[in-house]
Amino acid sequence: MAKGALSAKAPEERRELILRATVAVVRERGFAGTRVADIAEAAGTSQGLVLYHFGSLAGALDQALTLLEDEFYVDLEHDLQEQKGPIERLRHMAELGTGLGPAVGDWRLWLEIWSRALHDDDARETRESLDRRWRAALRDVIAEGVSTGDLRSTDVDGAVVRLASLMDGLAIQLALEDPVMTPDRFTDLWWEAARLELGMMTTS
Amino acid sequence: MAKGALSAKAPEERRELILRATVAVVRERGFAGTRVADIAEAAGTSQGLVLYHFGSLAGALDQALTLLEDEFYVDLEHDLQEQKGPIERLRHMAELGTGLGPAVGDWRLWLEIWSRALHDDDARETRESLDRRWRAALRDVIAEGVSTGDLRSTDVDGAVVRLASLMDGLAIQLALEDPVMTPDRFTDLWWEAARLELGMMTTS
DNA sequence: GGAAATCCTGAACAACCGTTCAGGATGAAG
DNA sequence: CTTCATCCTGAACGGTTGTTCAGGATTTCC
Repeated sequence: MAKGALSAKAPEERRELILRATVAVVRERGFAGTRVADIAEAAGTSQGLVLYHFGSLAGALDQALTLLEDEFYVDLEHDLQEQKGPIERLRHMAELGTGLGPAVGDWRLWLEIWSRALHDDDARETRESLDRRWRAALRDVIAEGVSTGDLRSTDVDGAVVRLASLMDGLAIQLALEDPVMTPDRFTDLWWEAARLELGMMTTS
Repeated sequence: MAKGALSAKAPEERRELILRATVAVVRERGFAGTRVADIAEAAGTSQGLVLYHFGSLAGALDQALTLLEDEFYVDLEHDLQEQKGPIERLRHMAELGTGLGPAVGDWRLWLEIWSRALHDDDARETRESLDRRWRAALRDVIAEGVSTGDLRSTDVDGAVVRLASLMDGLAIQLALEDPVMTPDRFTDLWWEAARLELGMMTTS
């Protein structure tokens, strides 16, 4: 009972365990600073196993990114569908900065993904599709609000891109802990921008 | 006439040459992908000289970042002071995305700086002070516009942070070449947001 | 013009890291 | 129980990279 320290009873679980460990390491050290040894240690396995399952370090990072993408979107969809009307959903989006969503609000990871996307085509496409889905969700909420008369907009496309981009920009200050930004201020600033864009009445 | 291939006649110029080469390499490969050998090759010198002047690779990167910070700000100030009134200056800011400013509009470098700031305290402070100056310039323009009556705002502080953050967010799409973004659209989107925030009349 | 400080090079060193590999352990199939 | 494919490990290999260093070239200072 010496070798094969951790039984091979559930290779599928083992794969996911390694991917989650990879995400944890990336969160801490960044994509560029993540080593195979770090992943193995965080997952409690050997370096060899990481390479056995994913072929290379780049493979492990790519798979981890894919896992992240799925979870980001699942989290967002799930959270949004809990809200009743368009105003409530919009408000919920404004509160993403407060760390409610388990994965969506992990802004440091977003910065990592952006910089990786600069030099890795796979990461670029992953980010792009993720942003497309995020903007589509925002567009749906706004379109619904316009149709119910709760919101007003003469340029829905423009409003969507502006509000989505504003959230990214605010997220940078939050991730880098700029003194001008706090989670509450993040929410307030974005909510005020949404009011300006979408003709909402005074704060409820 | 064999050794000392490049004469030591101007060590100060040589330092700057190396720093500019460093910036060029970072622009292409990113902070994490920049090697001492790359810098030496780009500068046309030896690896040893890079280390001689800056002590370490990290030292060279830090100094290059400082050089960038200075140039960013000098460029911005210079460009802005060429404009007559607050509206013109604001418009000029909106056009930063079109690549007019020689260094300011280099959005890929911004993404690099942000991700480096996540894991390097020096880079974090450099970015923070740079952002502070950039927001101060924006605030001055808005304050001037409000005082002359060209602009209206009930919340100058909020408008400044929102418009500065929006520019960062739009810059991300531009740097990553997202299909929804072009330099012209960047300008249009930010300009429209400024109009919404600052109560400007119809497009001139 | 000579000595000392500075500038610069190319090679060598040492550490790090991704990947490979031979083989042991485990679970499934027959 | 035997056999075979799969899962897993730990050590070793090879390439890359930051840094050091001895010494040559150049400039500065007297």
